[in-house]
Amino acid sequence: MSTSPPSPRKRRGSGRVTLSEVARHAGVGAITVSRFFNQPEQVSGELRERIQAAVTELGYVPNRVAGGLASARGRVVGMVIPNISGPIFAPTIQSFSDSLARHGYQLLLASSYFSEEQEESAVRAFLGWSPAALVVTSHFHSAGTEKLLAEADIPVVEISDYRPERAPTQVGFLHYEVGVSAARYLLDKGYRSIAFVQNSAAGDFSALERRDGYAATVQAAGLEPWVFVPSADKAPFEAGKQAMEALMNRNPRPDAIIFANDNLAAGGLLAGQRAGLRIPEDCAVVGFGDYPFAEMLLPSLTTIKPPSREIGEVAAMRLLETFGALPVEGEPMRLNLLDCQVIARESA
Amino acid sequence: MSTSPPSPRKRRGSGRVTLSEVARHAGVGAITVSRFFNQPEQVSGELRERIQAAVTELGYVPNRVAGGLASARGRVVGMVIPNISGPIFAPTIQSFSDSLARHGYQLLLASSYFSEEQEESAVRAFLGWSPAALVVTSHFHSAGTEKLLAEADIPVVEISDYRPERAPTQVGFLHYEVGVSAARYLLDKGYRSIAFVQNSAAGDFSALERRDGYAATVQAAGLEPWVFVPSADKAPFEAGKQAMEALMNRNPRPDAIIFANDNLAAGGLLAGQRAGLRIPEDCAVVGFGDYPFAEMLLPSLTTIKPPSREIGEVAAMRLLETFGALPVEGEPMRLNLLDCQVIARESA
DNA sequence: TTGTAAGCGTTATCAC
DNA sequence: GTGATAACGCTTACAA
Repeated sequence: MSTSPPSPRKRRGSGRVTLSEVARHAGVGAITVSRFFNQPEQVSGELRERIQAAVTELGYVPNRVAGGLASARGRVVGMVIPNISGPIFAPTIQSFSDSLARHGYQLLLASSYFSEEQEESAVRAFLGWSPAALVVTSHFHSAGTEKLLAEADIPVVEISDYRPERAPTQVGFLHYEVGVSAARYLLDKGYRSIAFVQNSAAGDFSALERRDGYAATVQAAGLEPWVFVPSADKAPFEAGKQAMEALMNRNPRPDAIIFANDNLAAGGLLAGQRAGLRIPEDCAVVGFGDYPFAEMLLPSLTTIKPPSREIGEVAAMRLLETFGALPVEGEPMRLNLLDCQVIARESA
Repeated sequence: MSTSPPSPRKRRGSGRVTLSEVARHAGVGAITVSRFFNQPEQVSGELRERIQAAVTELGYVPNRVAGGLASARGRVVGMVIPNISGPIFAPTIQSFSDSLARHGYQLLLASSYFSEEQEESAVRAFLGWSPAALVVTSHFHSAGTEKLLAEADIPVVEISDYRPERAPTQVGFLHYEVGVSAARYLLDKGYRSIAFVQNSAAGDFSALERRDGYAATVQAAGLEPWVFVPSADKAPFEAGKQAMEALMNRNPRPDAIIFANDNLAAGGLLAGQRAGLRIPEDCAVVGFGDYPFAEMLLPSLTTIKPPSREIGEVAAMRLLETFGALPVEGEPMRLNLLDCQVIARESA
């Protein structure tokens, strides 16, 4: 009476309500409760009600870890992105996460800072969670990452870049076309002396493709490409200022400038303004990214808007299709080329 | 000879290399390989080498799902945040994720859009993954969420808000003090007629606390608080314009305006500029948030910078301490009050 | 320091 | 449509 019996539990245990407890409570087998969650249509109406009641009463939360172990595939998707807080990728993450969550999948997130090594380490860590799929950025990975991805035998999506010749599902746009669009927009407006300001940050290969698109378009119009390269050590905003100051002192000077991104363009805009330049009359300015501040500048910034949000949505959609959570119309779509949009404002 | 033996595997299997295979390869027991990863100091040097060789050769990736099930606690941390892509939270997520990753923990992320319902659903989903800890935003949760958190029996951190009276670990700052700082900054500069422009978005309770801090400070200086409330339907940028236009038509008009956030302030700045107002001579402007564009405006925007990045770092640090991954100096720290910083630029 | 045995909570398999 | 049973790959408990 006084001696409390030794705890019968031989080991640990999360202390949480389990599937079996729900089953006992509802007077059914454990597997039926499992089906109730995963293939409800295979459970009769009567049992469904009893199970639902037990679930609610006990406050049961399915253990995804156990489920993942048993089925060798969990309801998580890993995403490795260069950085989380940048204006380009943040909307992608947001929409991707939301789309997944709507269908019961969770997002595992890590950033690579454009380092192949960090990317590989993130991919390796994610694989330990038996993810249902993996999302990586761009097509440039270390050999180790490629090997891990190939051996993982799960759907892989590459976003924010577009290389039709590569095997994984692709969701993205063509940076080259961004350069083409920007140049064409200015040519159509009658500008004839169009310069391009490169990104000061090394390793931004996408920006180089935009430059190439610009150069080809200008050349096709019988004009000379004119590329300005800022000092490598400058922050984008400062680099933009430097570029604008330098270009305005040339003779002749350009009548329009395409900046590799909106940060550079903002610096250019400000430098021009401080120098008493009228924009766009004296010199038009076009950026890339449609960062949130683009409409807040004076003059507001004409820029090219990448389909950031759309990329996340489409990537999620393709994956959910392969999971069977979303119906597939016709053939599964491996290549998803999305459009960028010229946002015409005051600066050009 | 011609009949291939039936697959001996009775069931599925991820096909991946397992701990036991590594153990067999290294000629040790499985548990020793487990220790090699979790308490390497308990494994002799010789075995360590053999195990390391086997791990490398086989390309073993630990199965976190199995580990999580066995230990009832996984190396993931769930974070629920109002939105991923906003300028305030993005740096927090970034630094939190990075800090965790450095110690082998992964981030599960979901957004709530300020909806208690969505928050609860995210917390419930995360609990299914046996997270090592959970991070939620602010102190305002549904009863269901509170119950889930209480019963989960894992460390919980509330960020971006600071309510010393609440039980969970807190990491954040005081919005009230932001209002105080802004008002004091302007008072010190000699401004005497200081208005405050509220956020147009309903439900931004933090902004109201900033307003209260402003009001109390101005009042303590013997001046009259002056609060402008923009139309509720306007986007922040437009609401800022509206506020500036309205206030400049008053007689007398304010000589300084504190905006509830930088988006509003940017709108105000632009409206003032278009109206030919000299800023800060005719009217000073202060914002909140130090959004990336603040330094790109003309005049550049004086604002208060919240410790977004620091919040993520400190939250991660506190959790890693409780996990034992980080040494604790003295008492575990439950309350972490961080400072905001006045970023003095041209507009005030 | 190392190993053996058991079990974590779920789902795949197969039988009814 | 429903259930019994055996994995899934790892870690805790305990023993040597």
